Amino acid sequence: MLEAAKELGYVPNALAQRFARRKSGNVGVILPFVPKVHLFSTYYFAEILSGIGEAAKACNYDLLLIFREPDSPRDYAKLFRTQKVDACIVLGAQNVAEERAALAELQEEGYPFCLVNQRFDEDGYLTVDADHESGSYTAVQHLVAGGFKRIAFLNGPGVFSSSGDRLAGYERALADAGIPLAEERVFTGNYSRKSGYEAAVQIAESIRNKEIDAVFAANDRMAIGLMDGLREYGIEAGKDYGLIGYDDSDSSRIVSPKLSTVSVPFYEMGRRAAMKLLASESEEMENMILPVQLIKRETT
Amino acid sequence: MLEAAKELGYVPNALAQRFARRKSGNVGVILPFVPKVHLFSTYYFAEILSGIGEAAKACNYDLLLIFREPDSPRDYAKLFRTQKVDACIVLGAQNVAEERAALAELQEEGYPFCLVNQRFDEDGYLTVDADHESGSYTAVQHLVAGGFKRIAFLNGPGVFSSSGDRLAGYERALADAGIPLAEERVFTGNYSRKSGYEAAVQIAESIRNKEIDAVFAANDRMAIGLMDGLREYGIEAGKDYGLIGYDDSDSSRIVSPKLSTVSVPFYEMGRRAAMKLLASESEEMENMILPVQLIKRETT
DNA sequence: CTGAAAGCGCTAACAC
DNA sequence: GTGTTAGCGCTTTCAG
Repeated sequence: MLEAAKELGYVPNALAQRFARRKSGNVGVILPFVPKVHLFSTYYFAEILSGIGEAAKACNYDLLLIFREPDSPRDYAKLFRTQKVDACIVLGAQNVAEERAALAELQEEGYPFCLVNQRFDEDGYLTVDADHESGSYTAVQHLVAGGFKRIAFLNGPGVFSSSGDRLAGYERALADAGIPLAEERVFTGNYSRKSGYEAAVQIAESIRNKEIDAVFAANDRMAIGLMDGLREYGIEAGKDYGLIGYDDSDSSRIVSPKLSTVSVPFYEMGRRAAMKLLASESEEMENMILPVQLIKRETT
Repeated sequence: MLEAAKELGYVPNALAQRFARRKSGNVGVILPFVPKVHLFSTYYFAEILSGIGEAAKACNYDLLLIFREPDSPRDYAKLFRTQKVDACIVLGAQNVAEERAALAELQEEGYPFCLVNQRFDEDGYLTVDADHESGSYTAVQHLVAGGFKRIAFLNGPGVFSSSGDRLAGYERALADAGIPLAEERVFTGNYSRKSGYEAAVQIAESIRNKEIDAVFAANDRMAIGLMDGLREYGIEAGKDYGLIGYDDSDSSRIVSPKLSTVSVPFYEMGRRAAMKLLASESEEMENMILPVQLIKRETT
């Protein structure tokens, strides 16, 4: 009889099933609001999400996308209370009070969640990060090895742990090379192409004055924006100054001259984060920091 | 009392609510399987999905991502039978028997769905498409206006309606310019950078022989692959031959020389598709074909 | 208009 | 094992 019903095209109602089991069968992915940017069109999010998708599929979970809105509060716990998700992955989390409070609430109530590419060291949240300190160290070391001595750093906002990590790597590399740290050589953008482009006006001047001979940018988008901006002053990457980006995005390969960069396993980071939450034979629940890799191309 | 409960932090259980209402509250987005490609990292999908996300949010729906698997059958109707979704958007649908059958089933059973950037003209499915015939016509016309006379066409696979549309536009533009159609100038790639790169070996020869003086590529990725491939033969876009791509992706702006291309409102297409399905004051349920726009840059 | 009760389609516990 | 039944937390209907 059951057999017959099934052969007649019966499929169980997942909604009823999930209700009875009190499991939504969904992993939520919380996406930050980034003004005026189509989020998926950034290499960073696109890759992480692809990795999460792969893992969710493998674990028979559905993937629910949660778009944060600019004004609305970060009530992540509500996702669990309403049973919309069984677990969630927070992308683009920032080290600001409201975010910390929202995550602390999840932790207190015992809801499973994982952060990707962002650490909150004091609180022991489940995290999958990449080793940006060492990636930055290697990048700067590579510039030093190329004979550059006045190396500027175009960093991202401090609310991301990766910015702190990169600054640490930059400083350590300079120290190891015996190059004094010069405050006027560190700039802060917001990871957009535009912010790189805009940094060009100051950096162009410094390159002309020989106060800067190379730049380490915290992501490829800013590096490319900077490259374009400096080109308008007749200053060429790989010729007039060394330049290294970060992320090994598709753009870094397409741009000319080809951008040296640091490859980050974003896809794998997303996959691992989801696996930690969903896999039954849960891989060790310890936090992990994946290695990154220097990619030498034409700008250094 | 109800008031009190709510102020005490009560939130209704969405799972129970949806079960009782027999509405999942989800829009499904069906993503094609593209081997070895991290799907979101393609401008095309990334933009469409961002648009869908925007609309879903506005209509208070959750967005469920459905990753097709390479081998598994396209049982789209099952998504509705199991109540996982209330409506769905099919991306990257192909004109092959299995796809047509799966869509026909949805139609027969009256499940709401919408196609984006793909038409099945014979069946009257709800569709949001762009005017690729006219986009291609304009692109080729622009090459003609630039003095090019032996214009090759690197098209995508025939399973996509856009490929047929583009071929029609290419042919009409040549006809209007009084240029005879030459079969040996039309090539077929698969929209990947690699397939553009590989086409370079044949096209390089034809450019040397003066049998081809310009190329219209059906997307930017192939155009850029071709550009890189031809460069290895010492043949430069914008100098030794005209080149125009399609999509106006970020890459087209970053590459040098900057790629002329055709801008397609993918984000808007995604948004409209979702709106048609979800909006209560449903905009006219007619199919729509959005306009595209020629973008002149350095390669033409 | 307020309040009680049936029922959504399953799962899980329990009895046979 | 197989069969029965209560119950998941809401919505909706129907009675008061």
